[in-house]
Amino acid sequence: MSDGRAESADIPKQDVPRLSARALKRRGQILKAAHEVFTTKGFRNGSLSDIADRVGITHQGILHYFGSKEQLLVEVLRDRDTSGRQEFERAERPEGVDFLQHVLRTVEKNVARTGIVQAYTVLSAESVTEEHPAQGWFRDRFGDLRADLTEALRVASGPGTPVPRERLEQGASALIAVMDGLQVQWLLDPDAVDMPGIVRMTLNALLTSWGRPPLAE
Amino acid sequence: MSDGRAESADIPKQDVPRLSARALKRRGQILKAAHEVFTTKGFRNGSLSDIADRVGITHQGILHYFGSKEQLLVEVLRDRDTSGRQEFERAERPEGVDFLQHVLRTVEKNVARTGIVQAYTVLSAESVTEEHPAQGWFRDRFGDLRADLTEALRVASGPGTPVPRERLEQGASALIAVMDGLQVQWLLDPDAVDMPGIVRMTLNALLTSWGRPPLAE
DNA sequence: GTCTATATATAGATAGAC
DNA sequence: GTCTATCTATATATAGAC
Repeated sequence: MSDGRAESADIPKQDVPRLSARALKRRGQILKAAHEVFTTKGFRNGSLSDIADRVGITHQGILHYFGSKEQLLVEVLRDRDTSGRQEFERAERPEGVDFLQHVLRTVEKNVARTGIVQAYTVLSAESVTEEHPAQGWFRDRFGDLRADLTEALRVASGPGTPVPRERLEQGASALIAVMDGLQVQWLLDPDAVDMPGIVRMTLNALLTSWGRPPLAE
Repeated sequence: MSDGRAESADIPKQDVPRLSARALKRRGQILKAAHEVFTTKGFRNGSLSDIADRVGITHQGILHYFGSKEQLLVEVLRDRDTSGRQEFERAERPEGVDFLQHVLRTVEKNVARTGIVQAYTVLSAESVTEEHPAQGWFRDRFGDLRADLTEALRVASGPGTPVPRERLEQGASALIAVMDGLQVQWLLDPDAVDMPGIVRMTLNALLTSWGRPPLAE
């Protein structure tokens, strides 16, 4: 359902796919609108009506597609997963220094994408509250990101005396934390915080403290 | 009203302070309960009834004291300010390395204080959403903290070729960001993240990259 | 100072018409 | 597939009794 294969060969009727195509489009519109609302207003504060308004339907229309608000959030996150993965598979997954550079470029881009940044900030923090439906998703996501960054730091720290694994893992957590934490400061006071510069400085400080050269500009 | 001087000398009647004493106690109870609720469930998701339940009154009782939910949040934050300041004035304000050590000790203590950590995390992130009543408070708070940490880093980096002011400011932002960002990761997966160790490592990495010795244990 | 009663708003969700 | 109508729950807030 979420892999976009609904329109392929083995579907019996002719008008089912035609209807499904329209339905999929609506679904996509709703997911997009829901992502916007949840990320700017938070999951609990954002309402189905807010979302429905952006699509131009009523909130009952949303429930027709997703059944419940909670389920909608789950689908929004799943959708973000799959589209992100597709992006990565298209351009092959960068490794080591390339991955670190990719992360830095993402931070640079984020300065022009207040929406995305706010989304992530609000939702991830809200997920730590009791019984939040996105808790598992964020826990997993942080786990994966730590693993990827740990590996990237290991490769990037190159040959020579290897940096202890624990240090690499701490470095990964620290980098993720700096990025996330800076977003709050930046959203509240954009002129006071140079996000890309600070992330780069922190990464280079870690490399330097491990006896490695800083990343090239 | 919020500096606790209401019971002092120049108050005419005798029974006004007596009533006020009881009222002040209730006020205190409500502020404490409100702090708990807002920080575990967020401002928008936490309800006046949640708070009232903890105090053992109805939600109308809360409104009797604070007029509105928004005003209650403002008073909760103001209260946190003044009690924090009193704490600092009692033990004189640490400077330079002492301030950095104080920050590290706070992180160590936080590992045993899930409530406080969650409170801060949820509220600060929620504050970046549109029209949030705590937005100004957090913007100011981050500004003050950046200034204090910048100064502490300047003093702590000691004599010798001074570290450029911009670097110090970036370091201050980075440290605050690491602490805040780690809290989200830690709340979602406490075993996966060594908060104090990572903050210490990051601070030392910064000092090292500036040609300074790391902080003593 | 705290309560009951109530006004008002808004939320998520269900049933059924078209 | 989308709507209207409605249910139910919950929220903030006000008025007034005690």
